[in-house]
Amino acid sequence: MPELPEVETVRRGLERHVVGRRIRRVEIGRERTVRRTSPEAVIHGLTGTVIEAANRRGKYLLLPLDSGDELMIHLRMSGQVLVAEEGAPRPPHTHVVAHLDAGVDGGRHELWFVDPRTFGEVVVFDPERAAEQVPDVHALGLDPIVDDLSLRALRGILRTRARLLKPLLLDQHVIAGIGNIYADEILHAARLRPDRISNDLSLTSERRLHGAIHDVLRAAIDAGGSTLVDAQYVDLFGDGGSYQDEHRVYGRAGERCSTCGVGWIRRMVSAQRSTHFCPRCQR
DNA sequence: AAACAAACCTGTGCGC
DNA sequence: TGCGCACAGGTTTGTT
Repeated sequence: MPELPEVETVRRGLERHVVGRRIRRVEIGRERTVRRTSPEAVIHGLTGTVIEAANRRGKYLLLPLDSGDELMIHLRMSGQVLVAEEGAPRPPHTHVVAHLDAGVDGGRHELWFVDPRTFGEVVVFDPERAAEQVPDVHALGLDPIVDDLSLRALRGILRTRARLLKPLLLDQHVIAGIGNIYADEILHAARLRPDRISNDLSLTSERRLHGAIHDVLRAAIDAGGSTLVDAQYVDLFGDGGSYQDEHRVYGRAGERCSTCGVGWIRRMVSAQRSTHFCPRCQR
């Protein structure tokens, strides 16, 4: 569910409300959430530490601790990170609870990791051994926002091999953070079909794709991300984003294209994912 | 090397 | 109303 703009929104909330706080106590309600290590490793790794920063790389949240370790959180399909008052009733599927010390306002809070589908993960790792302990994080490609993906870098990526654009945009080893919604929205904004071949684009098309990646992700971050009807994605305080109102193709199969006003949005399957595009705008 | 297929889970919406 | 199926924002692993 959450892609770069949603994870970035959560990151900003953590930066503002959680960084600088000490974790007093940790509860693990479901072992699967901490399966990469163990409940003991996460409890021991977090208890008594201060969260020093809130970083993001692709869809991964990375929170350095004053112990020298780092907390990694991945939301996968249905994970949520929420801040609540101490003792507040917990929603179903609350798998990890971190009790924080009092903030500047003296309020006591809990940090919750909630995740119905249990694909999400919470890990404490040693950043010096990231390659072994979190190989997926270590293998991440360029983050369009954090690394300020340049046109030159993107052209290198596109021309190195012949790849379908949709699977290429979804490949976290190449570009980190774009998921199914934003891949479709980016390709529509770039006026390129999802099944175009990456090393067969004109310079004009490459420029459009570069511009679209930045424009769509920036606008989505500014809107606080996309919250679909099931409201699975919400920010730290349970509020949804509004970028779903700006979607031009995602989830709009059968509707007339709002950009050209002529084409009809089609749905196909690419990279085993539901893929939406306007056959008239996108070529 | 890249694309495909299946797997990991739970919840929801739809057709019958 | 109830049942069964399809489908969902992600990533990994194994197979073509």
